[in-house]
Amino acid sequence: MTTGYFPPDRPALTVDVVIFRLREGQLETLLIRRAALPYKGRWAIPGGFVRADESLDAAARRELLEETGIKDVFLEQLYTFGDPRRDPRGRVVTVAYFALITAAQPPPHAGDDAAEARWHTMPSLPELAFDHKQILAYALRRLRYKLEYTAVGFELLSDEFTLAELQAAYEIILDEPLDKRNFRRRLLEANVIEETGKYRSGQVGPRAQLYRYRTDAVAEVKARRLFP
Amino acid sequence: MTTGYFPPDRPALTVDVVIFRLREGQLETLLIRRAALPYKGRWAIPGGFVRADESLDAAARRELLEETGIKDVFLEQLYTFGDPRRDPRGRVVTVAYFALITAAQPPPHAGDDAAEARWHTMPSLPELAFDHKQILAYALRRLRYKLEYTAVGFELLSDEFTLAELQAAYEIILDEPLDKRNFRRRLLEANVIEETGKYRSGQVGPRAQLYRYRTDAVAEVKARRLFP
DNA sequence: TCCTAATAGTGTGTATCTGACACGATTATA
DNA sequence: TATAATCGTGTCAGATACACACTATTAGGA
Repeated sequence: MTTGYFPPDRPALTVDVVIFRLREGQLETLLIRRAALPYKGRWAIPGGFVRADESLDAAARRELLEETGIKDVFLEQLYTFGDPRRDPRGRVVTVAYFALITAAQPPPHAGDDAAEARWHTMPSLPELAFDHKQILAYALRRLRYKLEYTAVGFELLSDEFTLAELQAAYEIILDEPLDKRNFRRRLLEANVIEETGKYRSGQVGPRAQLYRYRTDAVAEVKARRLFP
Repeated sequence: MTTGYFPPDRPALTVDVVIFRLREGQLETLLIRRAALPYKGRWAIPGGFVRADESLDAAARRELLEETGIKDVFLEQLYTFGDPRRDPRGRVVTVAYFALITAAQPPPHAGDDAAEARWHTMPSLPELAFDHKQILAYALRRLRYKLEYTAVGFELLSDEFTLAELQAAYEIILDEPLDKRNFRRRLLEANVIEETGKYRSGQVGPRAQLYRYRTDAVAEVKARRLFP
């Protein structure tokens, strides 16, 4: 384990950040179109090299900021992909992250290395560069998994939301209908949300109560399965 | 996302493999005593540099083989640790793995870079080098977690085992007593083990039926929580 | 050979949790 | 003012989880 010897030929190290959001009833992910070879013109997950003095988390957060202009969002390490042939230019190991953001965020702006940045609707995506198809599939699996066991769904909604909005989010991601009464019961019993006292009106029908996520309840929820 | 520019100063990349086994009613992990600076004389998780042409999994498997002489065991990527100051020599990013092996394996032999290799009983461990305490804590958490949700417990036992042995393994790792009748019922209902028709005798008392893990049932189990 | 002590194996009843299911009240809009 | 959408609410039946104790078997020692 890390002897006195230090290897001269080291792999390059990147972070790639799969960014998800929910918009108009669809799950979307941000992709950039590559401006340079290899895979020039292909869509890819945003990412970039880890700098010498920054942690992996910091690198991921920086990439996210550069690509979308946003910060302070849910960001979690996903998996590290290191197949020796995953990049035709040479050895590049990438630490994949995934981020969840709300739809009410500024539009993405393409960075130097991207010809274009655009939101794509899951799961129908264009061909991706490198092994990014695999990385995205892994991220989606993890998102679904986390949604069932933790309260991560809130990260995709704005601070205040109605139970109908939350249920819709779960249904979109899990891709199955949920019973309204059971959904409400479970979520309220899980004690992770609280009423704000405010209402959302504007749509046809009665006003909907707005809820917010109880930040002090995070740890508690992670322990129990939310939707068995 | 990996532009045409390739950074000159790259972090070194290692894999560290947390190895667990169960022996005499205790959970043990293999540590090596460092022969070189930094942290010379301190205990550390076995690991080493990733070679230019090998995948991360291959590197982890190689390290495991070098340290313990064994192969074909459960091995899974854990997390990648990349704090810029985790190694005093410079930037070293490590991809941590964890492995589960059976107690009936050849003894470890110290590699070039290790003065000594020894099994240590969890959770009382000596001071560790680098951020290895954190890595080990993470590995233990993951082991417990996986045990509750998947059938990974078998990886720590020999091919054929009694239900009492299996229950003991679960109790050691989860660090709580389990009800014998409920344990047996759940495990049999989960359909992940099958009788071998053979018996283990020798101890005082009736002979115990030997079971084996049904490899064709892996996927199925992973889906449902084993011990809710 | 017999006695003792350890271990294997087995079932039930109760409490809790899960899942299916329908309707009246409210409000924006036409 | 009529219409259509949406909010919010409770019960019951079936499934699941948990607590719990005894008999039969065998090794080993008296």
